[in-house]
Amino acid sequence: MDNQKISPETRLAQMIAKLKENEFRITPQRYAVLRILAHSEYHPSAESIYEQLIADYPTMSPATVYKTINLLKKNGEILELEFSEMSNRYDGNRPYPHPHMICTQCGAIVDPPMHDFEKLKSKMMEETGFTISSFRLDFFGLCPDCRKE
Amino acid sequence: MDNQKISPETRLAQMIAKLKENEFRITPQRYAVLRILAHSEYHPSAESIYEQLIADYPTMSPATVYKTINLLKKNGEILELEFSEMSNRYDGNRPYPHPHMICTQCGAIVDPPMHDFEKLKSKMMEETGFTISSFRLDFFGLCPDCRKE
DNA sequence: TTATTAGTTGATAATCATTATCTATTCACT
DNA sequence: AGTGAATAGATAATGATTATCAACTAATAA
Ligand SMILES: [Mn+2]
Ligand SMILES: [Mn+2]
Ligand SMILES: [Zn+2]
Ligand SMILES: [Zn+2]
Repeated sequence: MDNQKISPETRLAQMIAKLKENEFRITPQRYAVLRILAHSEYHPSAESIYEQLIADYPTMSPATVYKTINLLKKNGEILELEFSEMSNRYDGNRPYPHPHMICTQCGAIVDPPMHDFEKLKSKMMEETGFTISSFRLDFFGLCPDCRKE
Repeated sequence: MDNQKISPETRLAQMIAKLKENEFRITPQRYAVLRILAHSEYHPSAESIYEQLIADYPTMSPATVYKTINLLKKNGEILELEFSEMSNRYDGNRPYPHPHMICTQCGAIVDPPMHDFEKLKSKMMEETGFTISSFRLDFFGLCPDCRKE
């Protein structure tokens, strides 16, 4: 329903607007992290963001990347995919729960077309008595590239 | 389809049989961990298992609990629910992927009735080109108890 | 039975992603 | 320019899990 792709520039503007709205400063470091997130399709880790930035921002520290990610979390502008065996991954483009396809070989994470989970959620709520506020759905397997080998 | 509850005793016997089949020893420590897992409905953490055992087995160490869990993982007899913000949780009764309801207040994790995900999986495979071998589906919300407050 | 060998336990140290702490720097506003 | 709050970055701390290794146990052989 809301799964149409918006441009990285638009998304970047959205994130900046939200931070400004809540009176956070858009520092060069934050801007750089936000730009990476808005342009990423592959759900980067904090370390991956740091590595992309260290060339252009020699003083950038991992702590700042983590802090910016946490700021975006507090402002509802990023979706965190938690993992315990590997680093967490982030989606700055779709900061709401949605399914993911995760390649167990190369670690790629992509967004499949969003399907309707409302029916499933309602059924679960009825049958368990839970109030559902969020969900996490990951499919694990091999991406087309890794499949070839 | 295979979601009918079997007795803890039967489940315990199954796990023991699998380990013996693969020529692992059933030590008192392993037996104790398996028994807890077979009798648990609440998806315990490693620490929780350890705490339940330390009274009866004063020499039990957390390392042994972790080792037994990993042994069960290698033998396909336990499902690990990974978390990064809290300890991993384990289901020794249903060691195959299935959805979970997770209470964000008290940490309870329960198994809802299993629904058919084959259709959903097929659709995802067609549309993304992935080969899906596994999935993870968590619903987050408030359990009936926490809801009352 | 005793010896041999491999498997297992449990204490301890190591790992590693993430967070906390603290100081220097930058920014917003006077 | 001056003042106070926000931020950056270096560094230490955290905590669940894993690695290491010596002591113990069990299975088998001599
Ligand atoms: Mn995504
Ligand atoms: Mn379960
Ligand atoms: Zn792949
Ligand atoms: Zn609860």
